[in-house]
Amino acid sequence: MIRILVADDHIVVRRGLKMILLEGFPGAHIEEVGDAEDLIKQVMKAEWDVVISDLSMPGRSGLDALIQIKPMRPNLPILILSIHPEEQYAIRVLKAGASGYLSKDMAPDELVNAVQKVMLGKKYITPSIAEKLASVFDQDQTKLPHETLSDREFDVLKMLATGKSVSEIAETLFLSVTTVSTYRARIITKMNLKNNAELTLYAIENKLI
Amino acid sequence: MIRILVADDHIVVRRGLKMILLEGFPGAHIEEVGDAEDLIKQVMKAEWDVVISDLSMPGRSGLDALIQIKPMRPNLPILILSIHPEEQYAIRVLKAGASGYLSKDMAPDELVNAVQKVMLGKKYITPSIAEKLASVFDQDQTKLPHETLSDREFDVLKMLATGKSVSEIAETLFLSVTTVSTYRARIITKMNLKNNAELTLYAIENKLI
DNA sequence: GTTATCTATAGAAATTTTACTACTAAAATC
DNA sequence: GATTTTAGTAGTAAAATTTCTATAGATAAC
Repeated sequence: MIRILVADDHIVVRRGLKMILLEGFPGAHIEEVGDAEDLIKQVMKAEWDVVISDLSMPGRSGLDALIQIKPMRPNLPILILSIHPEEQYAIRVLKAGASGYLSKDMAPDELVNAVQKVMLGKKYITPSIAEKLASVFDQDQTKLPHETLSDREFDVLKMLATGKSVSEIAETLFLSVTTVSTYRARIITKMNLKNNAELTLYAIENKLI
Repeated sequence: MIRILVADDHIVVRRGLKMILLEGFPGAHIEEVGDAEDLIKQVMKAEWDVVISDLSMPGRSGLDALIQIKPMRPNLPILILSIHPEEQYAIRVLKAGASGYLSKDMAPDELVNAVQKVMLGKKYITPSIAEKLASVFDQDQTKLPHETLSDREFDVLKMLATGKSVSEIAETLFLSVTTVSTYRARIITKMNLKNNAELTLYAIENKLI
C-alpha cells in the first residue's frame, strides 16, 4: 500500500491533494502535516513512499525541510509544490534534491503521474522546466542580477521586497537579526541596489513578488 | 439540499474546498469552476445557495465576477477567498457586495460557519476585518488616500517612495529626523499602509512618482 | 467665539538596523 | 592537492529609526 505524506500550511490545499491522490491511488495511506517542523518529524518517525510538500510554509520553508531530509532519507522521493509558476524556484529546488517541481495549478492527472514516476526513482520534469534547465547550460553570461543570489539571499530578497523588516524576517527564519542584515547587505551589493525601495521596485519589475 | 458553487483556478484548492464543504454539509450539491468566465456562466444558468470564489484568477478576477454577478443576483451570497491575509482587499471586496472574505488558511470549521451565516443573508466578518472596517468610516470616503495628506506629508511620501531614507529627507528639508519620522508615521496611518514597501507600491500604482 | 482637531515641528528614550568583522564548511579554481 | 571564493551564520558597537509626548499656531466645528 502506498504511503504518501502531504505537507502544506493551507488545510484547503491539503484536503485537495488528499482527494486527488485518493482518486489516483485508491486505498493509499495519506497523512497531512501543516509545517516544515512536523514534516521533518513525520519523515523521521515513519516510512513513506513519497513526500509532497509546499514550498512556502510559515517558519522553515519546504526547501529547508528538503535540505534537511535529503541526507537522512536519500531515497525518499520528494515532490515540491508551489504557487509560483515554475520559473524562479524550479532549478533551485531540483538542485537541492527534489524529485520534481509542480505548480499548484497542475491537472490532477499530472500530480498522479508525477507521483508514479518519482516512486520509481526517476525525476519528474515538466517541459517548461526542461527548457529552463537546458538554458542554464547555455550561458551564464545572461544571468539576471537576482539569479546570482544564494537560496537564503533570495528568500530574504522576496521578504524585504514585500515590506518585511529585518527582524520580522529573522523571526520567521529563526535566524539572528544580524544574519539577515548581512544577507540584505550582500543582496544589495550583488544586485547593485541602494536600498529597500529599489529592491521592491526591482522585485516588482521582475515579477518576483 | 444545499447547492454550492466553488470557483478557483487551482484544482487542488477546489477539491480541498469540496471535501471540507461535504464534511460540513453532507449531501450538498457542489460544483466547481476554474475561472471567472465559467463562474458567471454557471451563476446565470442555475440556482445556487452560495458561491465561494477565489479572488485572483487568470483573466477576469473574482472581484470582476462579483461586480458582474451582484446586480443580476442580488440575493445570492458570495464568499470571497484569498491568499492575501485580509488586509488590502477585504474592504474593497465587501464594498463590491461580497458577503464575506476569508483567507485561504482559515480552519475548515470557519468556512462551514461562514457558509451557514451568509446563507441566512448575514455578512461574515472576521474580527480583524471588523477593525479595519471601523477605521474606514472615520475617513473621508470620497478622497483618495493620498489626498488626505498635508503638503509636508505628501512631500515626504514621494521621497520615501523613491527610496530616500528618513534621515536623507530630514537633511534635504532641513528638519529633524524625528519630524520626518513623525510624518512617515502619519502617512502610514492615514493611508492605511503597513510599511515602506506598500508605500512604494501605492505611489507607483497611483503614478505619484 | 470657544473648543476640538490638524499641522508643523522636535526631544528623550526605546528599538531596530547597519557596518564591520569573523568563523566554518563547502565549492570552485588553480 | 592547495588555495581562493562563496554561503551561512553571528557578535559588538555604532547609526538610524520609531515611539511617545509635547507645543504653538492654524483651521474647522459647533
